[in-house]
Amino acid sequence: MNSIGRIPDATVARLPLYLRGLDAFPVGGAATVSSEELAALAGVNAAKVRKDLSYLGTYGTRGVGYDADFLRFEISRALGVANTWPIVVCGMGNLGRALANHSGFAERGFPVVAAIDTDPEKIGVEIDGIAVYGPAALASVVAKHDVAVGIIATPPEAAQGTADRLVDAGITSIMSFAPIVLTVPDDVDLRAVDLATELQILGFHLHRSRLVSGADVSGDRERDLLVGEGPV
Amino acid sequence: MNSIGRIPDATVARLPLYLRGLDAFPVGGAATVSSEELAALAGVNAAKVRKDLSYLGTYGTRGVGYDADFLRFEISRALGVANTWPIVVCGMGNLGRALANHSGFAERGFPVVAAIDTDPEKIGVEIDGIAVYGPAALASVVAKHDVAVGIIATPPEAAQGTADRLVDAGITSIMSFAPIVLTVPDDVDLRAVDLATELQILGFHLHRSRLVSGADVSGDRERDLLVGEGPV
DNA sequence: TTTACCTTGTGAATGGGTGCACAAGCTCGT
DNA sequence: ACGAGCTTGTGCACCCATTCACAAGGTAAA
Repeated sequence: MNSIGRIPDATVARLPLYLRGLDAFPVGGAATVSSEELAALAGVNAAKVRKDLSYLGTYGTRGVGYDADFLRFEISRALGVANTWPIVVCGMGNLGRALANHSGFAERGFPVVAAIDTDPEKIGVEIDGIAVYGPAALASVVAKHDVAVGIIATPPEAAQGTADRLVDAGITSIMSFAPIVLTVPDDVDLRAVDLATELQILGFHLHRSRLVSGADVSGDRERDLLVGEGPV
Repeated sequence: MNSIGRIPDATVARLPLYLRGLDAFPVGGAATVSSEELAALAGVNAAKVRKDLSYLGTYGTRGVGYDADFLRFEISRALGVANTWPIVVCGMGNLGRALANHSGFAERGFPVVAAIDTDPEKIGVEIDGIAVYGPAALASVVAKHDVAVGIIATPPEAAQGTADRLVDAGITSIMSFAPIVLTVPDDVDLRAVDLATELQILGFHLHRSRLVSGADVSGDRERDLLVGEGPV
């Protein structure tokens, strides 16, 4: 694929990993990377690396590998990393505060420029250097700072309302940590991260492996534990 | 699929969503749910719901739907939600503290029973009701509280060492927020959540959509911005 | 120049997941 | 008792992604 054709979603999801892997090479170091090395750095396999990079129209040199600097440039360009996308964090609870302070965001081109909360105690003050506004100020904050991404870290019951307000303010990219399904227009890009769900997936495998090793293969114990809410 | 055969990964990843969706129905309410309703509650499509549930050997009633309580029971059993899996949080920075306080974990059967940090100021004290220990105490903490899951919220450079210590302590399920590739034995279940990577995926689509709407289709601006680290 | 060696780029096979479409089967009203 | 109406369960076709395997193409040493 020589031209700039469509890039598969799975590939897009891996490009940031490659970029991260390239951090191992100093900028301007004129180093070369083989697909094998990059695969190890990104935690994937080499064939996948080569196919992914081929979608970018990026060409390495056969027998040698890829020029690390040029590769960084190409991936950055594809991802639009050259741009800076300001973020607004909605909900300054435990998680919101942690996200607003997360240094990894600004480093990767996503500075947190403002926060929103409904608590009158927090509105108007600065928390860790981030100005906190009330929900009513959202539209003006977005316009003023050219905000491109909204993060939802509110309690679940406030999440849909927050999403609606973000959309009204013109935001088209939302990352939500609320454990509910959000409804947004088709042209809005929504990524939902549910940490408890992730843990439950871990729990599934844990459960399976303990079942075979334990004496409790019949499932009696779990039946006992659940009987309260079990079938009639 | 009537028996307890293998459940596809994609299905396992959705089971927690169904369980979450069932929260809309009171326990013991004797309500029935159709695949269509559950699909809406979980944000997926109805055919997928039916196929997923068929892997559990769960049977609904044709013409009626699924019994909400029984379904909750079946999914809980498959996920092993009846069990409680104690967690240890490693790294009590911004993110670690937020995770340790996240009420959604304990509610879903993952109580945070202890935290680990290297900062002498923090070791031995309680932060938000969570006892903080030094890295040396990890093995005894794991043994004492029967810890099943380790969360890595340390700085990237400490992450691999932390993972190694967790594995040594007998932990086989790890959730990592560190933006690096971790190496663990095959029998250890590792889920990596990189928040900056998630944002960069959002950024990719933003970038694409702005390119077509803006005057800047040629990519000149981004070339300018990147020229410092561009190719020779 | 020629040969040995290395790594990319990619056709093709494979596998997993998704979603349609419909038969099977249950309930309820008549 | 029977038919209308609804919802499940699933065979099947399709699509996307992964992985293999190898030809194409480059380097470097003799």
